[in-house]
Amino acid sequence: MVLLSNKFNDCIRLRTTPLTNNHLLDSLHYCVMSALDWIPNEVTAATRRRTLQAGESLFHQGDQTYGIFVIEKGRVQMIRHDSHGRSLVLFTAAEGDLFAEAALFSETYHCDGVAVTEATVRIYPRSPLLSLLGRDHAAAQKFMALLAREVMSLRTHLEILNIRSASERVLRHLSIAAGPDGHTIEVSGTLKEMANELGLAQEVLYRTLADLETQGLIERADHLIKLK
Amino acid sequence: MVLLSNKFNDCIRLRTTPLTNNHLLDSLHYCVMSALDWIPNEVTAATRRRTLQAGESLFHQGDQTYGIFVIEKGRVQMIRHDSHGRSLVLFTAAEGDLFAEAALFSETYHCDGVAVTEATVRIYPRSPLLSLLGRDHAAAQKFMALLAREVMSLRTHLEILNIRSASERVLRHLSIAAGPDGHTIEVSGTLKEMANELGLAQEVLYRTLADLETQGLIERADHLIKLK
DNA sequence: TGTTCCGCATGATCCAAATCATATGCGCCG
DNA sequence: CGGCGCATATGATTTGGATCATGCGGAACA
Repeated sequence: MVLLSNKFNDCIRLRTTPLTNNHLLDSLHYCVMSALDWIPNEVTAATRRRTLQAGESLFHQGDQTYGIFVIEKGRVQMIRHDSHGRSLVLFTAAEGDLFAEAALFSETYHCDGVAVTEATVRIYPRSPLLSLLGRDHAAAQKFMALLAREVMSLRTHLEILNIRSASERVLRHLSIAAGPDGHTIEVSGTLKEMANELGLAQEVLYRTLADLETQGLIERADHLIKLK
Repeated sequence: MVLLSNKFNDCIRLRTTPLTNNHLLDSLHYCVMSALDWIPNEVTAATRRRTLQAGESLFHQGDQTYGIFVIEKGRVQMIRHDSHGRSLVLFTAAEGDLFAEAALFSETYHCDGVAVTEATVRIYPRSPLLSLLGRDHAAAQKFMALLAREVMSLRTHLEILNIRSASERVLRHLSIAAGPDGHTIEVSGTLKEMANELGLAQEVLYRTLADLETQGLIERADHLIKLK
């Protein structure tokens, strides 16, 4: 809950700070690049849009699965609660991300979906999507490939979290997050968020980046990091 | 099966290597329960079997993807190497597990597959499987569901690794790994491996389990742990 | 223009997990 | 039989990341 209030503050900030590319594209009436762009029109027509306040729930653990989501604006988290009310963030989805896609093959949601900022999501209702996947081979193929990529990316994330040393963890993350040139990373969002993704306290990330720079292993400029 | 395992383990003592239920079933000419049992015969016919020595590689990072695997015996790991030769275990597959399934939609393997014990795997060659998934809706559905489950289970794993406290991490793992009765866990393999999965040093796991037992939160007997 | 909030940054301290060391019991094998 | 390897276990010590505290600078806003 402490976390939530922080994120809420994040959101206030987000709306007033310079917008990302996706935001910009959106405001220019392009579509948000999304993971489901290949879905044919007759199914897209069945989708709805929903706007959420920061902190509002999209679904709760145990709810009947009614659909999966593409985030059009804002950020939405998967949160699981334990018996003592403590909560744990499983995943944070940002713009263009597919959300709760694995629930498509489950009768119920296995965690809560909660907006951390004011957010807009596109809802792909379950049965039209399932029926599409059941008749359209190409669509099914795409969806499988998407799930497979998800699996690999989750494995990579696991790999990073298994690294003890902060500096090694950061370096590994950087080399994975590097752009096509292999050594330039554009930091989207705040370092705080990056620290969260890496399972590190923000202070540790700041320090580690500073250390790496004095060691000459990286170079930093604004929101760019260069590996060497 | 869980209930029977104790008896079986006792018998197994007489054999040279510890066997699991699946081994036993296999030796009784049942099939190994596997994630791909629903694959129709004409595709199963295209599969091959391969036996690996402990330490032998099934594939290397960068190799052309030639198929995916079901472990019939032994354990196989996905391992990724960094630039300094340090290696990291991404995943350990045990009997009946599907292995490298995500690679089906990738041109190359993204990590090494290495047997940690002597192992037998069934190889499902890539193209027959892909073509099956491209024409058989039911098969595609099953495979998608399987990938979706994988995604959820990986998320759960991530969730566990994000827990700082060793005791909370262990408790969460136990409550997730609990059998259908909700509070009995059968420890397959060694505690050392379990520690590895949990991202803990083995000593810490031993200590934590001992602590939890003295606190009366769990009970232990041989290879069973009971939550309370 | 001052106030506030927040991201970024760094110093000081604490603590829990890693690590090192050591012991025991068991199965395997020469 | 005796020695070796390994899982299990526990004590002692170290260490690195978490946490607390504080400061700086920029952006939003009144």
